[in-house]
Amino acid sequence: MAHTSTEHEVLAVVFQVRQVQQAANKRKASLHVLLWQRALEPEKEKWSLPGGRLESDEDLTSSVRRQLAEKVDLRELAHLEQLAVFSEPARVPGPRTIASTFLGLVPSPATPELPPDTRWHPVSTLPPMAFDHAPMVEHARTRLVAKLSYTNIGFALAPSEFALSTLRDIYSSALGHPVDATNLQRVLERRHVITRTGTTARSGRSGGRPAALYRFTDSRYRVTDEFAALRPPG
Amino acid sequence: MAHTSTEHEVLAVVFQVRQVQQAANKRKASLHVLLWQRALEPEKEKWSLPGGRLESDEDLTSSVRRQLAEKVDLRELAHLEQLAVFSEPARVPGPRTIASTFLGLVPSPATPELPPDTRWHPVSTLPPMAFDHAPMVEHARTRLVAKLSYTNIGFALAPSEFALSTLRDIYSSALGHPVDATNLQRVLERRHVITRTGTTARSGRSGGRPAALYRFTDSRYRVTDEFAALRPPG
DNA sequence: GCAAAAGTGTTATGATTACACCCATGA
DNA sequence: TCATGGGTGTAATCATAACACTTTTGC
Repeated sequence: MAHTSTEHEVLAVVFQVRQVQQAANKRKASLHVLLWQRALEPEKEKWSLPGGRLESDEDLTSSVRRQLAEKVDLRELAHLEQLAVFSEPARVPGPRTIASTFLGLVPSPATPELPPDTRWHPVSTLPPMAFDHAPMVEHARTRLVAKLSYTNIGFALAPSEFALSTLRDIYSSALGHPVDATNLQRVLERRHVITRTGTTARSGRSGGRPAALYRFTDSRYRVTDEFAALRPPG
Repeated sequence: MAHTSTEHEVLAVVFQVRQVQQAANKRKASLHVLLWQRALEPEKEKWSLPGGRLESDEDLTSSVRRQLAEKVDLRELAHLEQLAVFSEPARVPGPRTIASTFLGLVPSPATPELPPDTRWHPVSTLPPMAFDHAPMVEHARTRLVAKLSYTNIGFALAPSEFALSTLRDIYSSALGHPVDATNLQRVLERRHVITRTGTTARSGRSGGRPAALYRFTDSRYRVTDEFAALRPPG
């Protein structure tokens, strides 16, 4: 029987909604993924998901946490969840390696320090990706979009306190379509996903009514409404 | 570094909706899962999911198919899909073993021949289960329920042609709550998930209008409505 | 006062559940 | 003709999207 060694690796798709300088004084939020650029063959110069080999005394989740902590400062990781397994025998050169992918989320204002080979990339314009890492990002994004509808997973992308317009930008970037702040508020309040703090933000340089601040009621992953759906407009 | 060998196994949660003799002449459909009883330690006498060790030249899906074919005659498997990975280091005794679980579905009328140690069990009353196999069944059931709402996955549980009342029984058993045949028809027809064959069944011994026959439009897994939901009554 | 941003109220839409009523068949 | 199961039509419910309008601030 052909039972030679099989390696097992974990790979994390870590997302964050980040502000991007558009024009002179226009900033726009968009969903980014954390990638590092390979310095060596194989797939030199291409971009990879963070992760690495699973050790024998750790489960998958511990392994991802360890590897993310090694490569990047990701103590700010607010959510980590197992996704699919990629098991095609020839998916990477060398010994046969099975990959378990994870979805990781970093809250919006956090700016963890990154090693020089590591960078945030907008998911809408991915650089050349190593191996089968591109479909992994795609898959993770699909799961994130689905879960934003029926869970409180937004807590892991948002600041601890936020105005509704901020939350709208986060949801809209992650979902990939415009979101109405008004309706978002009512949907999330009805489900007790967000709560008013009672305080308000100060209004910006150009005036405007000060925004009420909210926080997520739970900062632990929870299914809030099994059948909910945030639909795109139109 | 503690990189001793790590085994990898695949385990399949195979479901089928089966008729069960209730009272004298009452039959009731309910969701069953395929299990085999362990003859040896560890966990002797307890019931296990079918599966086994992953070989180095196969991907996970091929491995499940092979192992199911070895243990039980499951050429009738209409759907097979990867679920979660269970990776706790001590989840089974002996060498560290990671388990990838699969969801398998067998259409309703099929009655594949089973080895003597293997049997269908109602998911509502599981026997004593080996290792961590009970939560695996639970997880698979949750996924099945979710997917019945927004995909055409019912095709893998239903006969090739069926009356709507039959389909209602299948959905209702799998979902775990009553389903209205009338509404099921309209929901699935609107999405073009099922199609009328044009033929009708003969009415039963106690009369009744002959039922129109339907079939699933596609017999390949497909997401039919991203945002759909079959809700329980009440 | 005016522009800008936030928040409220209300309506429209669409999918799904609920249910009363009509239809076709066998004994 | 009656019981039995099948099918149609229609109303009720509910969640969400859409949008006009009011409120509060800075300049």
